[in-house]
Amino acid sequence: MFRPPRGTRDYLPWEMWRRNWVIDRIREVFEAYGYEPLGTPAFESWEMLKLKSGEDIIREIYYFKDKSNRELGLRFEWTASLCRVVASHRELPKPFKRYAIGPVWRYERPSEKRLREFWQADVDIVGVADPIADAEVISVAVDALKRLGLEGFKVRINDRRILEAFVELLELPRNLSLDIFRAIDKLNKIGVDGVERELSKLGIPEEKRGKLMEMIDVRGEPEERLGEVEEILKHSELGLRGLEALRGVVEYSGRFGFRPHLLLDLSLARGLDYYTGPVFEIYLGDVSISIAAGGRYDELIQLYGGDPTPATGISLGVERIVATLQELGVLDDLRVGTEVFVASASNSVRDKAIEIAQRLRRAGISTDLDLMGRSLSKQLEYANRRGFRKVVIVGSRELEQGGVTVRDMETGEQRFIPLESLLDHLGPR
RNA sequence: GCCGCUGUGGUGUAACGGUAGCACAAGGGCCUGUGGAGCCCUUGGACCGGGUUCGACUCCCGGCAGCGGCCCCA
Repeated sequence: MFRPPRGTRDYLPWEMWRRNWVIDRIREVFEAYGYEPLGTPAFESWEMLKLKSGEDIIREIYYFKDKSNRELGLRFEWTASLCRVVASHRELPKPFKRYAIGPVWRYERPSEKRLREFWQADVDIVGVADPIADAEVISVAVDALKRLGLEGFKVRINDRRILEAFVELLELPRNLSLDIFRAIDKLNKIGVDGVERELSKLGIPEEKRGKLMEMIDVRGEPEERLGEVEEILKHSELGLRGLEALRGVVEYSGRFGFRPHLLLDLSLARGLDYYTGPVFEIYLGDVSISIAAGGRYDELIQLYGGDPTPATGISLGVERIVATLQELGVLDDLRVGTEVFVASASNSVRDKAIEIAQRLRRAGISTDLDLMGRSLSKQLEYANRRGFRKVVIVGSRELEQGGVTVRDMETGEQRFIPLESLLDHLGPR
């Protein structure tokens, strides 16, 4: 028997209905905020994909050659393709707000919360340097999660420039800053001692390690904590700019309405190399697994050959969100699946059953009918197991009176319905 | 990519170096005009390849896949 390749999986209908429901809600929120869909290919040129990435990411890109020996790779997130499009379509009005929802691929070790093929739902704003854009993309993500019925999540924020300022102030080697950031980023996962160990592996002397740990160990209500940070950063222009951006995000968060979810965390770094300003990450409970993350990348579009253009964005991890919703039971009562089942009481009325099913279908009512020639009790058993809410029983007795029996599968209640009012009775969804 | 643990019908499991059993699911019957229960029948299995052995699902090796850790990340 064949199995899906490593790190991929099948989604059977019961799960796919729920998944699609989640994706539809996310898309609704994206569109409610005025983001527009943009379509880009699943595979891009290898050159383009690796342009902005460090070694670690490049290693995780699915790479292949086509029959003409072109070097290609599967997209591992949405940002590269967006930058390519923006760089080559200067006519796009600014701000350019686009969304994209679909699979991305990463060659890494799979586990339950990490697949090699997974969906990202991504929004980005291109052309706005002000933190209002960062605040808005956070707000979209927050509202999408709320729309799905999630509540107790937190949005951790930081600014890359603050971390860079720390490196600067402590006179740590600049070429190590990404490695240092990654080490810092693990604080929540491996603790202070763990991070210190990582830093010492990088050759950071003990005294500086201690100072750095102190600097990044700021976590909590943004308003309260930002003051403390200013004191540390007062001699760093870069750091102060980061601080100002964060202040902006915090301020706008009140207006956008996600202030209660906001948490300043100076140990948040995010792995991706290209962030230049605010970075953010949304998680729920388990701190090591984020369900959404993003940040500002003001230098990326020019890297792809476009005009220098500020940009910021956020990605939601669809599988992780679905898994979370399932764990919380949010999806249990979801009404999904086909609405109506048309059952035939006998073979002689089958043609009539087809006719009725077609009428319902053309009226937009999702309708199934018996294709197996089963007995009525088998049809009802089937309809019950499949979760149909209404069964239309077509039988010669009712047809003689010009109608059918409609059975409510939840209550068991049955009513005779004249054919001409069947559509009204079942109604559109 | 590295290290560790695991791999029995579709799913969940049992026993055993010598005939692979159970439950659920699926299809059917009891029941050709009424579902959720019950009883009965049917279909269907040792991840793959090699080795040890009279004999391997069982032991050994390799691959593949899953899980956990590292790395990285939604």
